[in-house]
Amino acid sequence: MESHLSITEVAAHTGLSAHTLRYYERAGLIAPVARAPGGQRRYAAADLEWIGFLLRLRETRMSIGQMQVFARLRGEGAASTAERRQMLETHLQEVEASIKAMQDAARALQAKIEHYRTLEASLQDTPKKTGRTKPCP
Amino acid sequence: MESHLSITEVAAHTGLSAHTLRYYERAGLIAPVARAPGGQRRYAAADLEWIGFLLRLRETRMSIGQMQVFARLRGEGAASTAERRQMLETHLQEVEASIKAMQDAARALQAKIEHYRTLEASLQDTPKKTGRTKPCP
DNA sequence: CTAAAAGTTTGAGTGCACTCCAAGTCAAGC
DNA sequence: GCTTGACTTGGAGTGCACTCAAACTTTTAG
Repeated sequence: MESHLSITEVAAHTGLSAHTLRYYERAGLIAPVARAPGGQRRYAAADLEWIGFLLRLRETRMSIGQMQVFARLRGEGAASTAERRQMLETHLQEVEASIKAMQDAARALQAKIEHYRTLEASLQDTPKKTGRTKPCP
Repeated sequence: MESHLSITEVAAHTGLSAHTLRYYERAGLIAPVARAPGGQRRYAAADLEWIGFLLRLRETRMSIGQMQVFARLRGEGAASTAERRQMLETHLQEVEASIKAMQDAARALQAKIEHYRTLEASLQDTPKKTGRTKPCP
């Protein structure tokens, strides 16, 4: 069930641009992809799986530099399992802290929105208390 | 209870660098700050509050460009309340989507970590099932 | 067979969010 | 008064993560 997808197909499938796929390969995030006789890239299922994982790392804001380290470790095979696990554990802790920070901030934004809502209500619905819309004499 | 903090004090208090505080002011994120007779910045409590809010926006990855728009609206006063609320609502939706995406990704990372753990256990503790550590004849 | 579309490479360019530099001014301690 | 450190400005520089350009080759449709 080998996929043999072209770069545009993989781009469409992953949401990355063909440019970015080549860039990732050049940067060592993706190991050299198999080629068709004419030299064009043919992505296998395993490549797609790995790219999917890279996207998880990217979604959680891992830097390209860190991903390069991780990809290199992966290339070293089973011997680097512990190191890779440690990297992920460290990263995951940062991610969880970051999620908490975003949640806190989101709550603050929500509060601000509520504040604006009550403000709008008192300005538009019933300009009585703060009646500063100059409808007087 | 006016604060009158120097730029270094505000930097220490907010975690932003003095460079960044000036940059934010130049960019229009922060309205021109009051000055001491000699020309040095003196931040008031209201400035700190606003900077705190900017940090919430930054934590939730609002771009500087968007913050500039928001800050400009704020400068227009109460008339822009509805527009500001709409901006925040739109932003908050994106933030919540982004949080969900990060949570999903974090779960995937957690699964990967577990996978590595079982892998390590079967490689180190009991090389029986997959005994590929060449201890044979 | 030909034309258009899609692929290849290296290297350069872009946009963002800072971050620093140089040259000068101001404030505080001795 | 003098030195040291904090502050000022405009503009230049940095690092990141792409993104594109140019020149070329290969594949595909008619």
